[in-house]
Amino acid sequence: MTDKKLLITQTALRLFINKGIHAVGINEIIKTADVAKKTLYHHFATKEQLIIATLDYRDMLFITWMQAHMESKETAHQSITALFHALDDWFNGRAEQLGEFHGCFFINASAEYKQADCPINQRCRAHKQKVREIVASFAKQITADKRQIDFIADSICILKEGAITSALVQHDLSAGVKAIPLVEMLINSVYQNKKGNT
Amino acid sequence: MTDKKLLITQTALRLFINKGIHAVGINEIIKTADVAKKTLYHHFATKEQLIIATLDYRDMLFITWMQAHMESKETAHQSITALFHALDDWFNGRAEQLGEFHGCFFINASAEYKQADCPINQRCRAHKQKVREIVASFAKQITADKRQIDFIADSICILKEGAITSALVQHDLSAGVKAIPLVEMLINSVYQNKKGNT
DNA sequence: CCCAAAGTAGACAAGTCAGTCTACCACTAT
DNA sequence: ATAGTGGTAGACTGACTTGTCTACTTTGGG
Repeated sequence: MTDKKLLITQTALRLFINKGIHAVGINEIIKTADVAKKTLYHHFATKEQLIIATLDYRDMLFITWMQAHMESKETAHQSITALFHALDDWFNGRAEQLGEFHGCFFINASAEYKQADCPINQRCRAHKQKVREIVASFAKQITADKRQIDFIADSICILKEGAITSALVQHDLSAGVKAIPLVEMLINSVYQNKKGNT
Repeated sequence: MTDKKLLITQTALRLFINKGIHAVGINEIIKTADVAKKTLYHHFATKEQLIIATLDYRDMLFITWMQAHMESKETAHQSITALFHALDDWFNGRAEQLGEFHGCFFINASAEYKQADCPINQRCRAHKQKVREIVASFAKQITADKRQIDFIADSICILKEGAITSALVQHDLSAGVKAIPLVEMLINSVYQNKKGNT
């Protein structure tokens, strides 16, 4: 990745996040990044290819950020709770790596590109699958029951998407911490279930 | 509302839902609705006014649908659970009034129009506020504690948005029913809290 | 009956869109 | 030294964007 290619990707990502994808044109991107149009088209064949590059870049940023906040906790329970404290940081502008909060880039991209066979939509789906797998890896430390692991992963993903969406649409910046009591109930219920089965 | 005005609103709404707002032009709308361009601009001064009309129309449809599925249940608990069964119907194409599922129109519109002072964004926020108030009206039948009412309303909204978003992005059409165990835990915890306080 | 409102088709203006291309410059590795 | 790569500015194409306008027809209520 050349300096210019990275600069274009980062600039496009920031503009897409701030204004939406359709709302940002190639001319605005090159003007903001202060590069020639030929340079952009030297690195990216089409606008769609650039969008995909921004999705891949954001995926890398987000997954790194998420793992950094969940790892090295004493228990898996704490790791999962930490995710929602991290969301709270993000919503309230305390997540430097992710920048200002304008909703989840992948949810927003899915809203603009809905066709299931569209590569943009597929990247969004793949990102959410990655997130789910990280949550599931912590769930495995809580229970060995596969159905319970799926239950935790699905539930946490629903709570995470719900908090992000509420923060975006309702402008409820405390949605991250509001989800935590539900997370606690969920994890406790899985522990209760283990006790009942032994 | 004239026949033509309604026809244009319904056609625009369907196209916006299927393809996204920015992705649909005026020319496509008038061609699909089979009306003259002058007719559209006779009823709507700008595209933005038309978008707002589709948001208002969808708000009316959704709130009516939601209330129809929640009312006339034996308990408020059942009404709230019924909301998530209704979501399951919607995701899986069994909600005629709402049409094919392409995510929540208000979430998607917020993703495309993020400026807080933009009238489109404000309508989306107002719609979610309406939904929250309906949930809160049922929560009031469960507890008199205002903090618990807020807790139920906020939690149910997070679960609802999370289920809708998971269904859209991850293509998880069972997200509605997956949220139900969390709903049950939530309501039960409020009942437990009442017992403890009496 | 008659007038105003609502409708028709479609040309048109002014701007923006993605993407191509020319002509030129700077650097670097063989 | 020279070929290849990556860079510059910006003109240009052709299609599409919202919105206006002319000229005409239909329709329904006082």
